Amino acid sequence: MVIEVETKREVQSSVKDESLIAKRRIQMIRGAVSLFKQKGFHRTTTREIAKEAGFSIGTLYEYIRTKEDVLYLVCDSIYEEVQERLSTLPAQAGTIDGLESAIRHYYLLIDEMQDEFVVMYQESKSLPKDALQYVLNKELGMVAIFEEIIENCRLSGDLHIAQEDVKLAAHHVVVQGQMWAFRRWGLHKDMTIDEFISVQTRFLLQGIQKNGGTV
Amino acid sequence: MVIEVETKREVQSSVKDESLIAKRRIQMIRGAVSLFKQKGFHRTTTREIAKEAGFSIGTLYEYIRTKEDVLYLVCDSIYEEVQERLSTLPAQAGTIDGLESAIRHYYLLIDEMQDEFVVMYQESKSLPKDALQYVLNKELGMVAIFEEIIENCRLSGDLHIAQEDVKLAAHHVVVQGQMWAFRRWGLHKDMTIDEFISVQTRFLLQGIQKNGGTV
Amino acid sequence: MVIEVETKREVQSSVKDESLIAKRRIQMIRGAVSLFKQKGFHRTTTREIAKEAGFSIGTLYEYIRTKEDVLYLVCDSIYEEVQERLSTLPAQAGTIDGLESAIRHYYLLIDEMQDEFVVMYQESKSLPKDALQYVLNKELGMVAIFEEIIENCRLSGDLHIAQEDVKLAAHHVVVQGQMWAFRRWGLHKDMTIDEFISVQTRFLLQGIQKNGGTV
Amino acid sequence: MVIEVETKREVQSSVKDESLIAKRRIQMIRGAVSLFKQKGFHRTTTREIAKEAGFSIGTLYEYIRTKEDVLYLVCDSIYEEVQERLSTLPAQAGTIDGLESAIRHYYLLIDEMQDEFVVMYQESKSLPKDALQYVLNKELGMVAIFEEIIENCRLSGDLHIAQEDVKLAAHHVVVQGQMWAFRRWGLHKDMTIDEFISVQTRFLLQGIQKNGGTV
DNA sequence: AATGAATGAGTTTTCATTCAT
DNA sequence: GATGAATGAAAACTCATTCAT
Repeated sequence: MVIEVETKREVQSSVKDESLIAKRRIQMIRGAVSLFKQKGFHRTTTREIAKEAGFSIGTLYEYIRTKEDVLYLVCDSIYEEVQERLSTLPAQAGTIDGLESAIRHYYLLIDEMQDEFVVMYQESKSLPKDALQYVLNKELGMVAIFEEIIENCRLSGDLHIAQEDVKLAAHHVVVQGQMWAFRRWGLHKDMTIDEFISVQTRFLLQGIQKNGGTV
Repeated sequence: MVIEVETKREVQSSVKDESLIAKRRIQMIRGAVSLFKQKGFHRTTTREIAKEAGFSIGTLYEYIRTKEDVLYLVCDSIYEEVQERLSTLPAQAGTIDGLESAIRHYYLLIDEMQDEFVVMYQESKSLPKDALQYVLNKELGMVAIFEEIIENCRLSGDLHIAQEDVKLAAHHVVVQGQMWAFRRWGLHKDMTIDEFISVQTRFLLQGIQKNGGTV
Repeated sequence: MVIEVETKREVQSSVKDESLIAKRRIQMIRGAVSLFKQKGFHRTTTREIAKEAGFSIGTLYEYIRTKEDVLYLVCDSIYEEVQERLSTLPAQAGTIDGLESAIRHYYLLIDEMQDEFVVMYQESKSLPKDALQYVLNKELGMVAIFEEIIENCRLSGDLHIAQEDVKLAAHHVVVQGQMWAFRRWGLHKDMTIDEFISVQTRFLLQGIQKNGGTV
Repeated sequence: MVIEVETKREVQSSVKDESLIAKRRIQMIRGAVSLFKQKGFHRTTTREIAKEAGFSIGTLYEYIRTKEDVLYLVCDSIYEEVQERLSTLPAQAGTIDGLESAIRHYYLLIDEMQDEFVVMYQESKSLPKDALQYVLNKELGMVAIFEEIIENCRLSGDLHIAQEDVKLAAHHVVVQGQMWAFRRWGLHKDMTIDEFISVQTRFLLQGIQKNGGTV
């Protein structure tokens, strides 16, 4: 299954040197995430972003065109990193072990990038229409990854699940991951990420199983 | 189990007549929800809120002190309504049927109040510290309701679940409900609220069951 | 002949009291003309306009929406005044005396409102498309006034002029008037407005006469 | 009559090679005229000028010191060209034919260089004091050319005109020329440049004639 | 109680100019 | 001589909040 993603939105820059653009944008994104985390997108000023990134306001605007571009770059870079890191998964296609491993990797990733995830989910609504669409597509891409893995388990017979429940199960996995990022205030005092992973996996695998036997 | 809620924040008003305050605030909240839904808290101006509510900007400020007060009133009124409506549940304490009924009621409620829920979750981060705390406590109150129901099922023996998993299960219920409000773009085209309720309930009850037997 | 002018462009104001709008706009226009005169439209800031008008920047923007609105109001008010003052002319239709009187009034008016005229002609190019169109139409309206007067003289037989030259003659009158405003640096040291009027009138009346006799 | 022109303003350049300076400035002026024509001086950025000229912003500033220098160079080059082209006129001094020929040449020139003329008249007000003075002097130089021609006709007896009207007549010629450039929107649909020249000449020669007889 | 005009701090964005390479 | 990245002062415009009526 090929995960097709909308054509990438280009953020215009008046600087030509591509490697410089990449470097400056990394600075910019790092600074922006840190600020958005603290105060949210709207309460953060472009001047603050520039300062945090280590250059002047004028320079900031050499690399973007609007403040919303910064938000887009932040969201995009997060998905980029997530997808890159998930793509290295050993694709033990069609086995429960493979599914468990994917979930584990995904949740560990979220745990590491909690701030980024929270920022992205909280603020992406402020993106302009087209950018928002692009980001939602990336999100669907995430769901699709798990959809595929689960579907393979179903086909291989490792997992007893109705075909029509596969999509929901995939959403389930993704949303539970978000829950870990979003509900730290409610969850982290009661369990570690490892406990969370193990309980979630158990929940999922049991919950998922099609009611076939004696249960 | 006692659900302890932070002392309610009072929103100051320079008007004395309490029933007038109540009336104006209802107008205000209705208008604000509708606007926040469309444009978010930050993109909505106080002038717009006043207009939508049907009075002047001057009058608006007779009933609140800051724009954030409006957001607080919105969030508070949503929880108020949710709790009021959940409190009417027949408390078939300790039975699976009671749990299922509670979940059903909760999810139907969310389906009805989708916009309000989304607004609240998206914007509550913009509340000032103390108001945010109050709202988070309300949220914990929601979780506690389900925690209590599940715990009762556990105690009655209707549900095989480890005690340490009860809290997570309660979070689970609440978060899955939010998922329905938040992920319309990904879910509603694939299922109805009734299907969602039934699948979620099955997932939950199976997932929850302590691994005891043959499964 | 009816001089039809494009529908007036409305400048939006968030203030409701019409008489207050009128009053504030007069202050604003007065201040703006004085500043545009000194530094031109682009070099004048909105803050300066507000200050010169005697109120704050915020108040300025209660009465306009963009800086260009100020320029439009300036241009519009000038034409308004010119047309009002020209409309009081005794309409000695069809006589040379009537034409001379009209020219005299027009040129005296320009002499009085030199600054306004210069501002208008120098800056109107900065108006947005539709506003520019409206102003150009007003200008054509000015030309049309003289076109009508001259045509009447032609019809009455008081003036020997080819029909096809009437329009040019009218432009001529108007442009010569502008010349007085624009070329002060070249003209005012050499003649008074009265001398200018008398010479221009003579020029025009002689130049205009259809080549009929011995000249 | 000697036409005295203010000392030419030097525009500083950090480049030494004079022929290179000349070449770059031609590129620059060509680009700038084209841009000023479309958007005016203030709405044109130095970056755009550099780009249109075919080199980088850094290079632009090797050949000028401020943006206003560009405007000055533009205005100066226009007058330079006009004067050069008028200087080739056969100086049939003192004859009506010579005057007519000069007018014809001048108006044809304006017709050809309409854009340049409009730019110059619209934007020269943005020049710094001293540069503006220099340009106004150039303009007076233009007037002086016609003043001299007319005066010669007067002296030769070919033209009956009061001495004190000579200067105004010269302004007249120049201003009518500007009218052709400025009022295209009002004039060009009604006549060709040839018709314009012929009517203007007739107007002028008749209007100019001193009131000697019965007329 | 209700109104809405007034305020000005604060925000995004632009752009002439410089200077290290 | 040429380049273009960096700078930051300055500009237009917004909007929460106040207060006289």
